[in-house]
Amino acid sequence: MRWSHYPVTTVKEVPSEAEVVSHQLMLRAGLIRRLAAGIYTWTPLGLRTLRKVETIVREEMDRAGALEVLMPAVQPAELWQESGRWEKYGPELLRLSDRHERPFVIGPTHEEVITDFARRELKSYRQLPVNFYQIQTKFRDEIRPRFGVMRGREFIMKDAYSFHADAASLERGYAAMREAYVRMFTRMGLEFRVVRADTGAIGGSASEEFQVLADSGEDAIAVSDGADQYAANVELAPALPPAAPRPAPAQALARVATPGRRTIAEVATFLQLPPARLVKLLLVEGSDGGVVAIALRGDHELNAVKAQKLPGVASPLRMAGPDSIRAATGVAPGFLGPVGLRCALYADHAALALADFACGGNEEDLHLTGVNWGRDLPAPQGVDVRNVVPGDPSPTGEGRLSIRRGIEVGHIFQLGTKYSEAMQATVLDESGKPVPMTMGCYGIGITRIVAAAIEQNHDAAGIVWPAPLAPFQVVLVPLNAAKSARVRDKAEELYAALTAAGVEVLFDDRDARPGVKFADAELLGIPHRLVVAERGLDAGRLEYRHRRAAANEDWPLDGALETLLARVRAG
RNA sequence: CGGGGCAUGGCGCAGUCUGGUAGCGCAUCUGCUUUGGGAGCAGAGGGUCGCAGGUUCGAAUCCUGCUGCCCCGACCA
Repeated sequence: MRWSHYPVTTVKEVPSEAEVVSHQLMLRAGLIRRLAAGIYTWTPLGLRTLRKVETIVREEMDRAGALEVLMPAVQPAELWQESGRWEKYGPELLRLSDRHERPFVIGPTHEEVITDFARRELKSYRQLPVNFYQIQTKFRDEIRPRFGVMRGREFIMKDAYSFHADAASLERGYAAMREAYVRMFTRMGLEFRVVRADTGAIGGSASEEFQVLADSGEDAIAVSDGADQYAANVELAPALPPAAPRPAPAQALARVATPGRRTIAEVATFLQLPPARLVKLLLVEGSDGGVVAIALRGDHELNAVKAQKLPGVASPLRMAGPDSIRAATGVAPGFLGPVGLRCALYADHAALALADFACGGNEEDLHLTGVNWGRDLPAPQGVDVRNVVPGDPSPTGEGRLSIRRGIEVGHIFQLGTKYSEAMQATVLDESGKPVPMTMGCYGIGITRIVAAAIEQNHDAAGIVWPAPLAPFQVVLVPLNAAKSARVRDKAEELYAALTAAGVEVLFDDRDARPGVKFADAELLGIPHRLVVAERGLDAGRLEYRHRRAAANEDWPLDGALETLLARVRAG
């Protein structure tokens, strides 16, 4: 491709709308252009990378035996009413009407359509298992689109759905998909982890996420250094109860005036105790309209996913407002404590393991010290409701956890019969009886992968593409070609030879100064750069540099083409 | 949806408080010079100042309403 006829417009200044580095670089390098909030056009350059991601995904899905289909983006509302999600999905589901006032949706996902397809196509257990997938545009009317294509409203997703005669077959199909996913992300050159995950709104039983590791990731994941490589989303990673039994009380209960000290940090400083010696009390809305109290160690955070699964707690989790807190305890947030509390109370295991702790006194400007469960108040039920923290033991018993940030690029679920039962997607089993098919579903955010790859692979100069995702493999940079026929001829010759060899070359034939060309080549992140200049030609040399390398290499003209081809093939 | 902010050539911004003929940098186009790390000089084009209404002799600027976008919190590939 000749740059002079390729519409790549790079930008020096960071667009003000872009917050994260991948979004900034995608705009600066001209990969995407915004049309509306969370809705983007992919430029010719950006589309090249997007297609590479798609191709790898498609190849690995095909290799795993999945069958590609293409389902409509616009779907009739009846299907969603049948599954019950017309009501449940909420405002994220974009609804519209056709000219006959018939309700439709723009598909945020395709469980309904695929299940409808499957129940029409599949009649016998003999046809199972089967796995259908598509690579297609979805629309989710996100409350807050963010970070460019990382969290767009319209995005491209690979979604796959497998149908099985029984749970054992589902397990095998799930394992095959897991393996295919590992191959895909490995091929893309991304550093990722497979983590256990909450099933969320999709439902079902087992579920794992594929997280690309990046410090800017929205998800926190707990990774064990144990031999079993346990990894889980912090949302669901279990925190084990402390192994040591609770110490015996050593202090007397005392009332301490703590005027104006509301936060854990303020109280800990005032009492000269570490936050881990404090118990904080959080009130959440109960499922019966009242409130439920949860006691946590001062240095721990409440885990919403765990909390909303507790009996009596409203799901989704909602924190109690100041009014209901006052109504339940008679005091404002900041001085709440478990002693003398009248509402339902849970305590996190770690809080329950404390002796002689400090907590709020349920009176304005009052805290208690030397508090002990069982002596000063009845010990409540111990539960796991906190986020794991670095240093916690792995739930498998092997090793310790550290916390890393990740970007969720894939998610696989064992759905079971949730949709097939709701929509009567049955096949006849060996005895001729209709049974609901057992399902799995497997998603990959194609557009998000592009952003995640940049988030993980960039430097001060711009994008540093992993070779399999780069829009071009080689950028060919003649310097001052306008003045030098030698440079021009040599560059043209190399361009023709590389193209003939099947290499994707971006030929920077613009009449621009060297600094501009170098800066643009680095911003675009093309792995291999070959410079043709008078200076080198005089010495019979070409200059090569890999995007990740710190310095140039000087190559003899003779054999330079072969050397470059070898480097390109090596990635 | 709640809270905060912004809206002025393609991009980044000043001008708004204190009303008086719309400006700067980058980008684009032309010419000359320059050519190993985002060049210099000279010139050119491009903006109903988000939309609608109002106040005023006069509105980018003041008032009212609307729309769009961005950022912070509960959701997800």
